[in-house]
Amino acid sequence: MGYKRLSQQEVTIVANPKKNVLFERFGPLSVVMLNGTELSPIWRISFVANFFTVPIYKTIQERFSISRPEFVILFSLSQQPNLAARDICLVTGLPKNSISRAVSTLIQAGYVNRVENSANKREKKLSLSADGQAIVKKIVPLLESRQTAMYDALDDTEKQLFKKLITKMIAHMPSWIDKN
Amino acid sequence: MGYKRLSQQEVTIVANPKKNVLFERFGPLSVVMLNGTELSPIWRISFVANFFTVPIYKTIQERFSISRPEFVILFSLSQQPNLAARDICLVTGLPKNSISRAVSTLIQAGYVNRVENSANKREKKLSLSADGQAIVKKIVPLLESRQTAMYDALDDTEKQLFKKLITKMIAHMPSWIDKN
DNA sequence: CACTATAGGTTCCATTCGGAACTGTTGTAA
DNA sequence: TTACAACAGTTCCGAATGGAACCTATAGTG
Repeated sequence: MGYKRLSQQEVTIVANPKKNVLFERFGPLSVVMLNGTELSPIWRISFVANFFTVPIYKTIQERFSISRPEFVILFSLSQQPNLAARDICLVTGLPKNSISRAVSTLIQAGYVNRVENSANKREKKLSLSADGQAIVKKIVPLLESRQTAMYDALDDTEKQLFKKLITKMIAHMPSWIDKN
Repeated sequence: MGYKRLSQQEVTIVANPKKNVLFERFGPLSVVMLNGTELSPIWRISFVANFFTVPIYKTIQERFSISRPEFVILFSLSQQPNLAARDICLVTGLPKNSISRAVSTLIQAGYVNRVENSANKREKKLSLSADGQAIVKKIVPLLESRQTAMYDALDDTEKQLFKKLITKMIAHMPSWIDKN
């Protein structure tokens, strides 16, 4: 039935596809793609990232009229004030023109302040206004509760473990990120 | 210095920021965003997914003139033939018009065949041509070697563990995915 | 049987996105 | 000091994206 790639261990999950929650929610392909392929590790990671973020950013857009890159900027500044746009580019991988536009929108909306750095007149330091801080405080709980729901599939030990493992992968990223 | 949110355990990593690979590669924000915030779990996952996929799909585009949604379709069909476009939408979360366009492009390029399903004349079954199979065989190793490099930050036990944990999260997705 | 609702796909169009060129600033090397 | 490369940000413009309307086929209902 197309599931012959599945290992012994995983077969139990799909013994009765009709009762499998994945199958029901994401269709026949999901079982194969997430378990049976040579790319399933990265596929799983992307799958979670995608289905976590896309819907929640859509509701954030609807409720607060704040786009994904805009929120990323707001949240970054809430964690560390006086950043340059460049700092945000680096950690998000977004192109600098996207950040530039989003910052302009945020300034216009009154969420962000931008001041030229007198020590280096090329760059401009960004920070949150009071309104900016307020809206971050409103939006973060949305993401947080969704994250809690996802992460609570794991018990405390497993959470610690997961954190350790993904941190390890991230720490090793510089060794492969530029290779292609 | 803006790192006060870090727990005891993590402080070791950033004891000397200048020697931290993350800091060097992704800037000052990366250390905070990936460790010190209430959203760091999902942030980490998105971070890995993003920095894994964006560059490699860019090179795939350059070398093979195949876009990300196009490759997703090709790979899906290589794993399970005779899919409908809808099946691919479900598992990828991509809107159906994106899939429709990509399929048309792939047919034009000679990688995919599309035949009307006589049992249900609404849907059309997709499958790979010989050329399609050939190009998948060329592209997959690129992704695979990148994945190996990423995943090899973990030893075998850790890989198994990581797989178990993320599978667990995925299995629980239906309980939170629609909430927002 | 009608008659409506839903499903799979395609097309249309406004918005977003990102590469590339441009402006102004700083570092550097002759 | 004077060229020249690198850097931070912005602007421009073609290409990709995704929501919504649309078309046809099937499913469901009285």
